[in-house]
Amino acid sequence: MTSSQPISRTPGRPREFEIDEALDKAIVVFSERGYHGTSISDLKESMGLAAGSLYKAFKDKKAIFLAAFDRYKQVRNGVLDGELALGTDGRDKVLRMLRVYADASLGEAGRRGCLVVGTAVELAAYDAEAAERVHRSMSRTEAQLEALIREGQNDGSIAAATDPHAIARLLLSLAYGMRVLGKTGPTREQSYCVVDAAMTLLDR
Amino acid sequence: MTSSQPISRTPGRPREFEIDEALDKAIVVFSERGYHGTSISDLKESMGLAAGSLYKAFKDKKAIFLAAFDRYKQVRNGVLDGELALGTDGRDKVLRMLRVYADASLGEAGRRGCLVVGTAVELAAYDAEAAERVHRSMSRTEAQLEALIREGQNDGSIAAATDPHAIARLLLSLAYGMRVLGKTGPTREQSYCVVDAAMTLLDR
DNA sequence: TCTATTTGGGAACGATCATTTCCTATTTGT
DNA sequence: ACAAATAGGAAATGATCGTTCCCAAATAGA
Repeated sequence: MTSSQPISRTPGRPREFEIDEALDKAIVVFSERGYHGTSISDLKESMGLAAGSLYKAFKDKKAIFLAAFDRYKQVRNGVLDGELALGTDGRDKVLRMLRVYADASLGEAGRRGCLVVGTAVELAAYDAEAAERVHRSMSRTEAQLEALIREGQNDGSIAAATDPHAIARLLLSLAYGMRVLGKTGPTREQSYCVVDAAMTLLDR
Repeated sequence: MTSSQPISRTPGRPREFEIDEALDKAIVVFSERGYHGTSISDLKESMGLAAGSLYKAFKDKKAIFLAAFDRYKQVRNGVLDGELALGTDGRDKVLRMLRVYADASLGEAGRRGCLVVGTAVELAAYDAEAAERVHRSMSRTEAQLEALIREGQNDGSIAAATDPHAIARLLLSLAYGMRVLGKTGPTREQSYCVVDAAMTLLDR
């Protein structure tokens, strides 16, 4: 049974699909075909909706894309936070974070690609709205990495000589680079050895 | 004066533009707008050609794109080889190679982006021809990095303990990651500190 | 000079694009 | 029960897409 809270509904016929479920399907198509490579027909098919329904739920194609981007970030941040919560110290959290990116670069998900990287590459150069979201997302991830490095230095798991700013930036590049290489279908060993080698940067 | 060799010409009206010059202009548009984001109208305008001329020189839009990709690789390989020729030892050559990627990630060229990365992200997932070129290009660059690391180990400029395979793969990820970050307009300091930090991986 | 061949350039083509319109169905509030 | 409001869905819309066609211009060979 669904929630039986007698919440006062808005008038009119209720929507028959879940926005987030529809966006999850849009994410798949946008990720593997890009913004311009995805037509409204593609979205209708993958989201299982007619054009009318799409345009009642979203202003236009770009609004669908931006909503999918936001949903993607929400889902990925959830995965990342869940993994970080398992970390024992700063170093272990950095390792777990890199592994999240390495794992996302493998197999079908790897070939599908990262929506942040895809948006940066395809749209950021001339679409201000897309560029702002990309920049926000990347800055946040960079700051998160830097904070984890400082945490590791405080708990002794990461060498004090490590430059948190420079290494965070390096690991950020590495993460997006892995997502690019993921498009060509790397093996698990190829992705993981990169992570292991990068971790030696925290030793001293 | 141009070459005055009395080479026997092919019959018919001679082409009035240089293919490579036209492709150099196509590279700019394809790099910053992507394949699907670039229309034939965009190409006509940027290349200064009419539709008829375009379709006499190239089979279709995809052929223009692939020719631009090949031309891009040729030009970038030229830049890279020129820089590597100045290197004093293996370590210096690795540094110069990373700097080529770091420099390409800055300013206007950085925002424009890398055609290899762009093709990987936008097309590789569902276009076999594009995927093959991307894979070829990336494998070549990875092998080049690995060879330079081995060269450095032989001449003593890179620690013997370094794993050439793993570090080459890491530096490859880093290079493409820098090209992604270049889309958001990093400062020179941001790009260079990543390169400097990565070079410490070769110390031991 | 004539023929064959190729290019330049613009008009024209059908296909597909994103979007809107219109009608029916389903809900809320009175 | 009825009006107002919103969603579902198919058909229609105008714009733009990639591509072809056509004709004048320019070359090589005979």
